[in-house]
Amino acid sequence: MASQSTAAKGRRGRKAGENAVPSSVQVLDRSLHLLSIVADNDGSTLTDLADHTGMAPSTVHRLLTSLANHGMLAHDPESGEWTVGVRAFEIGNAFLRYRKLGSISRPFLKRLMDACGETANVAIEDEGDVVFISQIESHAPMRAFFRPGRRGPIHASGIGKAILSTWSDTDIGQMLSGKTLAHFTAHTLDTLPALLKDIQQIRARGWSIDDEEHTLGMRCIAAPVFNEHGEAIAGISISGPAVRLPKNKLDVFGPVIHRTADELTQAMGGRKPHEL
Amino acid sequence: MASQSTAAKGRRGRKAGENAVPSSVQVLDRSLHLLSIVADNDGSTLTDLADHTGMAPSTVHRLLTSLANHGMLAHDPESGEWTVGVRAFEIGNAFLRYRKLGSISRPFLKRLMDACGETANVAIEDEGDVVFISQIESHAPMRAFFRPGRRGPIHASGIGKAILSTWSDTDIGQMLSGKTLAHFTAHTLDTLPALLKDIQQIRARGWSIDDEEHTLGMRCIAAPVFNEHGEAIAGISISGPAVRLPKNKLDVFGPVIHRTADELTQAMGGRKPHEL
DNA sequence: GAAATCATTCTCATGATATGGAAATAAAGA
DNA sequence: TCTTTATTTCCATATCATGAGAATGATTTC
Repeated sequence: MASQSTAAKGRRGRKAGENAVPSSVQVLDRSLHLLSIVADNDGSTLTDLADHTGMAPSTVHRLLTSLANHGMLAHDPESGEWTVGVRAFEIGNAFLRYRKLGSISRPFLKRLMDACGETANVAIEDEGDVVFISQIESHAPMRAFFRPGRRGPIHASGIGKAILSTWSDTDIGQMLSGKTLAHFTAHTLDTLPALLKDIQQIRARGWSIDDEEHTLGMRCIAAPVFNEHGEAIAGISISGPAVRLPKNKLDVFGPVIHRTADELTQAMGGRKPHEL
Repeated sequence: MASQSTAAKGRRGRKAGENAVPSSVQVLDRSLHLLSIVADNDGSTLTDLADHTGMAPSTVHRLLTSLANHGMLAHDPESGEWTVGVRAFEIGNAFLRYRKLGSISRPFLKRLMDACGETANVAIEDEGDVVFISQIESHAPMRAFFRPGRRGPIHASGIGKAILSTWSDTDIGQMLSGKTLAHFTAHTLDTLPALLKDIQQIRARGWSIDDEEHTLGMRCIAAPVFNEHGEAIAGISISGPAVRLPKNKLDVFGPVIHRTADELTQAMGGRKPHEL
């Protein structure tokens, strides 16, 4: 063992190794590092891992076996490959259960509100509606407000259209077939062609605009948030009086919201569609 | 502090606890045990965990912190709760990537759901259980739902029986020996002969029916998916309220699911048993 | 507002326990 | 067949995790 001579070694002198994660339990660090490598490479062999980490093969083997005993890894004796196990899947999925969109999104909404000065919202899609989950209100005296749990029309809301934009035209048509596209204001896109045309733009741009389509005098900018399957399950938006959100502001805030949505996607363990 | 019951607590007794998983690295055993508890309980506090495991709080805290540093756990300072972290989710999902099932099956499930109007599922077999991997929910207001990662009884689920039907009677007997076939409803096939008789039919038909055998009012239709060795590693199904799946519908949807399962098998580079 | 409870962060002596060299097996080449 | 390479098991050694203890801060309870 490379003894780092002299005294310098702080009580818990962590190996000089590559592992940047600060921590305190060596076996765990090493094991989880192995687990990560296996997960990221869709399987590895003992020697690969030993080489990769610089640990003794016997040590690596012991750790792998132990992880496997807990179902975190699986071992194919044929190929000698170690792969991620079911238990890891089960445990990982517990994440979804208390990944409350509400709580995770909160800091992101706060940042959005600070950056834009307008009320920020999260909403999900459910059975053809948009359901508002949570919001952070702007400090302005005149501001948008949606009560959590409130439903809104998917075709006439920034978040709704952002979500729709991730679907194919035929899927959109199917979802909306049967329903009539309710008319709210002179701006409402209440025909399928009009809606699809707007959605075309949203796809290209990455974020949607609700230009007084639901409420006169109110504009929204929104972008979609994806789940682990690359499906848009939610969206975030800012909304405020049209007078405070003129064209040039839209162009500035749009990308901000788009970026924030992507960050939220990541924070929730989701991924954008095309990747992978 | 006064150690409860003097010596009773085996000093470093290899395992004081209930944990039956054999292994060789103590820290790992303990840490993964903690991880499991957290995952199974939707979050726990330090004292809970210390009490539960009999470990010293300082030890538990050290392990939790270490796990958290790797993103396997997350900690909410507000509530003091420890919950499963994103990294665990990411790693767990590598399981699916490896088995390719998750992503490959998705479009097939979508098609099934569109064709039948009922929730479509994929699940794999693991240690005598069925583990649900992914699903596409029907749009109907009343619909079946299985959380990914959830385990179910192999003998009382459509997918479970579909998989069993590809095994020989002796293999089935062997797998189920020791276990008692849990009883869920009046329809549950909770004796081996009854189960084998049903499986006989499934073999002939190519698809299985779960006729309210697990949950009253719920029916499923399922068919097996094979790997490259011709072994059934998974199954797909649709599930919905019995009222929407009467006998005649079963006869219509059964073949659809059977065919879709075969296509999925092919898409994954698998093959049905007898060929070759 | 004091007491009680709980979480977090230190330190440290102890020895249980993870470690890696080496040897035994197994598998793959040649 | 004999090498070479990969995996697995063993075991003596000292590294490293452990848990008591104590101090602090944050809440909650009475």
